[in-house]
Amino acid sequence: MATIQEVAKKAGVSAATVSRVLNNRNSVKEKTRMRVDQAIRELNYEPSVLGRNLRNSESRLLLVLIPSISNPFYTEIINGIEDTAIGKGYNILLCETDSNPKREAIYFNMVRNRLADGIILMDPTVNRKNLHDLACKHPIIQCSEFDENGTISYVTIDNELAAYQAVKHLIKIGKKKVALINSDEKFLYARERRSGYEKAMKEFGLPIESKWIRSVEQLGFESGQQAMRSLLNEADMPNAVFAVSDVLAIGALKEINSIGLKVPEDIAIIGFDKISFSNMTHPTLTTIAQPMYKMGCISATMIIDKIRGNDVESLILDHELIIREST
Amino acid sequence: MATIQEVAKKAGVSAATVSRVLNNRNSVKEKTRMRVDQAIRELNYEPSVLGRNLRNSESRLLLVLIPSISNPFYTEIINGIEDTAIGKGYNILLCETDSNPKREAIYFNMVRNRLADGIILMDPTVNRKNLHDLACKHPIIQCSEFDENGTISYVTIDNELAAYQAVKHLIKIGKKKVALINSDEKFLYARERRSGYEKAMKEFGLPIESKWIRSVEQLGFESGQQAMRSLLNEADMPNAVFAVSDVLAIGALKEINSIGLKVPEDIAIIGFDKISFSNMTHPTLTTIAQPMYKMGCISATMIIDKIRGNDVESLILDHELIIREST
DNA sequence: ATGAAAGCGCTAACAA
DNA sequence: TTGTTAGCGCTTTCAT
Repeated sequence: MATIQEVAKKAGVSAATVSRVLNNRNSVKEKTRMRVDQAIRELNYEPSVLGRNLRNSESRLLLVLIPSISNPFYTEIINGIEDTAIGKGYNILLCETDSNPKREAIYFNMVRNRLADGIILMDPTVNRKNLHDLACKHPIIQCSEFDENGTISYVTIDNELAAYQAVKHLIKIGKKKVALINSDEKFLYARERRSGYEKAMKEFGLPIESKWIRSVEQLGFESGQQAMRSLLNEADMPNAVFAVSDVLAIGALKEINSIGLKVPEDIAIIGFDKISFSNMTHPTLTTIAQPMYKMGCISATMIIDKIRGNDVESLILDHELIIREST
Repeated sequence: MATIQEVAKKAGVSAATVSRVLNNRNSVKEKTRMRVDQAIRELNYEPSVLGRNLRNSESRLLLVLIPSISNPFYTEIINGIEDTAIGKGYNILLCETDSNPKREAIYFNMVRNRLADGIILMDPTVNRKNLHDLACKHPIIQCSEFDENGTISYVTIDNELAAYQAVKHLIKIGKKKVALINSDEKFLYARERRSGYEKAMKEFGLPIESKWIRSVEQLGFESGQQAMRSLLNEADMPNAVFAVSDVLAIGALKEINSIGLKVPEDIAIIGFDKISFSNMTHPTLTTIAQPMYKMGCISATMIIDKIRGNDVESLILDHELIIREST
């Protein structure tokens, strides 16, 4: 790569003038500008982000931290983020953290080092102190997950209400023995959705039985299958399942199908997220739709606003119950 | 963030000595090292990647370019890349390009600017010149896709052979009317798999009928459904389908199920990739397994080798036919 | 309108 | 063993 010096030399001006041309300062004579532009083209010059950042502290790069890329839930959000960010002149770097504080720290430091201008965080809060230390000095917003007691702006949905409505729907179609397949409760959404589940059960005078509640560590189909297998082994089997993620619900569905029970007649099932695969199963899956693309767009808008020094308000978006064949 | 100067001041040494401590140079007295470490901790100091890169031209960051994160095919590869790279002290930045040359160019420039040390490219070759210009001066390797006429090292599988075996398997179970649901032929793998399909058909004296060949633009379930719907509308319907991706095969399967035909009795179907979903469908999907995790590990090893200045050889890995219920 | 010079944070060469 | 100095590529005063 050519440097600004070489361009300057070729154009017969100083580096300062080249810099002015690059940054569209208007104090450059048209003729000089032309010569510089010419030299830039001839040398195929690209300004070094490194040198520029070191001076300016701006990279126009955004970090998006997700626990795992294999969860289809994140893909739509990321599409929203990308479309919006690119439209505003920012680029996206996706960072998979595995919810590992060490890996998270590395990416946090990229912002401290001005390698990136801000972070959209979708991880659960693993290290509050580290997170808030960063948030004090650098732009960060949370998407989907957030820290209940913190001051960091976020965009999310009302998980408790959504879960409540899901379970209520199962009860309304006549199912009284509703099981819950939950995620790891390190996730706020998992705690909130359990709470919604309990609220609905209580409201209809149904008992909250720990024998009908499972918590999984991994968010894969296999986890859903395993959880369901274990539920089916209970002497007193549930006749409905609320799974906090479509992926889990699909695994559960597979397990129910494979032992010959009918969905929804024997066991009804409802998922969460409305991932595209949820419409490919047999029967198709009832689920809660989150406005994922919109969440992504809003996250991007929020973080860029914050980078520009504006205040941003947290937002809670609407969800929707999508009734399909599995209930 | 504290700077190296502040640490030096606090420890009562020069910046150079701090730098030596940071980089584990052994020419530092134990006592001095302790004082410096102490100061680093007290100030919560983190070295600036920016300053370091500018000096060293090393970032220990790897760029992974993929067309789309929503394709589960890439997730296992990325897991392999991450595990290997992190083990060797490198971090990963995921870049979604949409196969858009402009977005690709932005990420290419990050390497030119030394913001990242190298690129693992999974995109199809959209701009050969740009790609080879970059490859001349910077470490890059290709994974899965590669440029047939280029000099860039790659790791992939024998797509033509795999497709040939898939189609042969369909023919062997008595299906003579084999349809092909292919991807956009801008992808090399799509061209190779079509070629394998044709080879198998020819070998068994079967006609290659364009009415049984579909090409989709998007790699979603819906594309598979649409392609299948269109195939089912043919007066002379196929009795087997080879889809070049599990995602497409799953969409096709859904479509066949939904009009009441039986798989595999009426129509057999085989996919490609062995994504985790492919085992959740009803019936489960016969598919070709690629060693995706291994491909990721090898890609990472190759690019790091290349960064270190070593020569690396291209590699073609083995695949495997996984026979399940859909055939 | 333009150039010279300083400095962002860091490391390597050289000196002591 | 440690410090001094120069310089990576860029932008921004301050002069001219």
